[in-house]
Amino acid sequence: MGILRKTKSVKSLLDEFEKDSSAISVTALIERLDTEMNKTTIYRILERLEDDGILHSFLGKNGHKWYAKCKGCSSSHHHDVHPHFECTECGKVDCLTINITIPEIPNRTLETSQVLLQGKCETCSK
Amino acid sequence: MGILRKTKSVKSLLDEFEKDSSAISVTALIERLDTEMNKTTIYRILERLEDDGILHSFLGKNGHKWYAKCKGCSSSHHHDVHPHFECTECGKVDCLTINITIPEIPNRTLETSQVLLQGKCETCSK
DNA sequence: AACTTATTGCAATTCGGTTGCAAATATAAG
DNA sequence: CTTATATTTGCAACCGAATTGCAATAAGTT
Repeated sequence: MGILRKTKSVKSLLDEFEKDSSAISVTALIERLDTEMNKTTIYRILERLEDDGILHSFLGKNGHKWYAKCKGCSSSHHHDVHPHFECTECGKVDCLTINITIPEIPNRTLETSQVLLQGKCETCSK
Repeated sequence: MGILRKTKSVKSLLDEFEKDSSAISVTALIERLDTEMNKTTIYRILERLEDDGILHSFLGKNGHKWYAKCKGCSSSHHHDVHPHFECTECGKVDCLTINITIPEIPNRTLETSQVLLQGKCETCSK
């Protein structure tokens, strides 16, 4: 698995994450790159980039998929314990660098956890 | 807003949550109540029950909607700080009674938070 | 019982995401 | 540089969860 070929499309997609430090929704990417590549291609490249541990994905409030550049996540141990913050005013979504501690739960084996926070972001809460 | 009339359909739906203490996905409800009512009706009643604070909803791992009976949640202060646990083996989803503490985040105003945990449930982790 | 208003059923629609397959292209081999 | 081969892409069709408009139906009121 993982990225094998550095195609023009892969580069364009990575560029988007380079110039935008926040998370980006798939639909936003499809709109932005409309003239450059097909939406199917976008879905597939994002999937490969996630397999490679270059991006990580999560679902926003409405259940739609978002991607962001990985910082601390390795591709093997990909547990996304950091929360994502979605602004209810401007719609921007960020990866927070804080870590949420999930307590041990009796008789259950925890594998992954997702924390989605919502509220006003730094710009909108001023 | 909120439930106004106690129709047959509303009662059937509430029955489902009465006999099943775990959360139920909308698609499961549509299958179960296929002969009794239309799926549109199911969506609409669930929405009204949530407005009334009788049920609360959240999204599972795949982004599909789940509902569960409210215990601690009032309809005014509906912040769902309790986590939901989705079993990767049997698919069952439960509301956990533990509370996850979300720390204050500088310069941001937190409104709601959703915590979705995944792993093996009590039955499947034995 | 008659009336008013909420509720329901149905069919069509929306939209995010996926799939199959043929054409295009990156990379390796000669 | 050219050929071979395996990956990647585009396209069009498809899937399934969720929503919408509207006419028909059923609750609750008087």
